[in-house]
Amino acid sequence: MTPPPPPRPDLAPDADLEREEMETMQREIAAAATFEDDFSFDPDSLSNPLEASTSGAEPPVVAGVDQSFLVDAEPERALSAVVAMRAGEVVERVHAVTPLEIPYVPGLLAFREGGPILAALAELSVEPDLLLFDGSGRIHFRQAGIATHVGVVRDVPSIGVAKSLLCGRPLEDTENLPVGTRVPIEANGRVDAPAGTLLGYAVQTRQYDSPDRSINPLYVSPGHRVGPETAADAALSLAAAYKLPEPVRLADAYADEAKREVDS
DNA sequence: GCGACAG
DNA sequence: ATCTTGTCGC
Repeated sequence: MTPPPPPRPDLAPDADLEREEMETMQREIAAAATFEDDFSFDPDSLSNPLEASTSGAEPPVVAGVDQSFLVDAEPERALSAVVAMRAGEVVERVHAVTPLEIPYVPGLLAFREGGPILAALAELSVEPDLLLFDGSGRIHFRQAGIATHVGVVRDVPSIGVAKSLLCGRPLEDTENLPVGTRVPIEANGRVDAPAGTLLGYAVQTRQYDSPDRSINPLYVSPGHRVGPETAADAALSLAAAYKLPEPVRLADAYADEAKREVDS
């Protein structure tokens, strides 16, 4: 057993850094990250929360994180929402509003939304065992997407769940996949990793019955202390009647709900 | 120079 | 991300 890595507040996203410095920090984040399973809870309890709870250990607390934006505010502000669940039930919801420092730049999302997210996580009273983000983890130019960045800073197991692919190459066609299917996403020339490195999976959590239309897969990747297989398993077992895993789907809805309360 | 590009 | 009604299909 390797000792768990320590929290890294020194690697917190700083929007005042130069672009080059941000990229340098992301390489440090990737180096400090663990892209394999390293957590104490039973991963099976994510799909069998009831059975796990009656068999002794407490089911893990899984928190979904998502943002909405107050565009009319001056300056523009971000609202980060966190929904914590345990055994399929919501146990806590918190959010934080902070001014946005920089615009969205592909590959540097954590420097725009990381601050708001850390502020919201600080409001959480329960200790999350696993964090799910709306965005990439290891599927990133420098293997340091927002899920990896925040996971390393807080040293909490994390997973990136993106609705579109930032970089990397699917090893097979990802059109019209059956539910439960996963297609490996490997590093390509645009990724700062050895060619062929397994970055994550395209995961089909939902699909239409008829061949008419089809739902696009989710792009799931390790954030920190979670391996690619477990990340895909978690996304599948946490998705219920919708494509997105419940924690992120509810965080998405809560972010919009809280936004309307704020700007009204 | 051209193309690609999470939210 | 966000601006937004209706509409196609099960």
